[in-house]
Amino acid sequence: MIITRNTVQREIILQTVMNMDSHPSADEVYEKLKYENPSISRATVYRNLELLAKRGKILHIEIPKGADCFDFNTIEHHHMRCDICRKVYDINILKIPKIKYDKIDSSGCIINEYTISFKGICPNCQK
Amino acid sequence: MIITRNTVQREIILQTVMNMDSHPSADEVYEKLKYENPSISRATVYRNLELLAKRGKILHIEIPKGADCFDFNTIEHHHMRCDICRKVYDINILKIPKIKYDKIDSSGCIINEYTISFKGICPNCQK
DNA sequence: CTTTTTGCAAACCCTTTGCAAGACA
DNA sequence: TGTCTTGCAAAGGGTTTGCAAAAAG
Repeated sequence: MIITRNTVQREIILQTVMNMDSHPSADEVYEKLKYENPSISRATVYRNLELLAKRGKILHIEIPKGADCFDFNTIEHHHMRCDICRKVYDINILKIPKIKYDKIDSSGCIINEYTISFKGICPNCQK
Repeated sequence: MIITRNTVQREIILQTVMNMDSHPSADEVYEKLKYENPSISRATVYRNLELLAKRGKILHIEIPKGADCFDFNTIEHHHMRCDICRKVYDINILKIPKIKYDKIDSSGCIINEYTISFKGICPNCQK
């Protein structure tokens, strides 16, 4: 069990994510909060987003070849990255069946998890 | 239709991938061929691997938060990245059902493709 | 002779790190 | 007080880019 302290910065970072519409990257969170809180450093933002995600307060979304982003909506859902503007969007594909696999693959690998990433074109960039 | 020329470098890069066991990253391909071909530059390797993948000669495997890698085996199969040594392994999970989705999601996004990435621990690192 | 490709080095993006100073419990 | 956490700046990994020179067709 890891003991963590409550810091002002941590709370501000969480609140900032909660108040951002979509799927901000760590840098976007930093850019947003630094106006009100110019003394918070980028490293602190990265560290705390990671920690908040580990605690389940927010979702950490891995973006292939792009900046990872974070989501206050922790209900499992899927994301698409626009190939043009590179932004991340929620998509509404429903009930993707869980992939079934043996925990130990016949290659000898232990498989712990998987992620699915969609790519496409967002409504804006279709115009 | 893109017109491409045949270059010595391109052929050497392809042959190098063909002769490497597993799933070399661009850098690993570069490191390997530079002994025999010290004049080929890293940028040329990156550019050509990309191009060869676009042409379907090799597979480009996207690795979340790691160096992408390439595979001479162009038959569709799945990969796992070891959380410890970070190497990429083929896994033998069979027949993952294709995810069904509408080309146009109800969010308005056009969905073009998706990738699935597995994570776990490789046989070596289990010891 | 035109256009693609190369090699080089620098730039780039995103993220992590070491460390001393500061804050929390 | 002990140890977590911060801010800073620098380093890191992987990849792309601009450009002039070289090669392909």
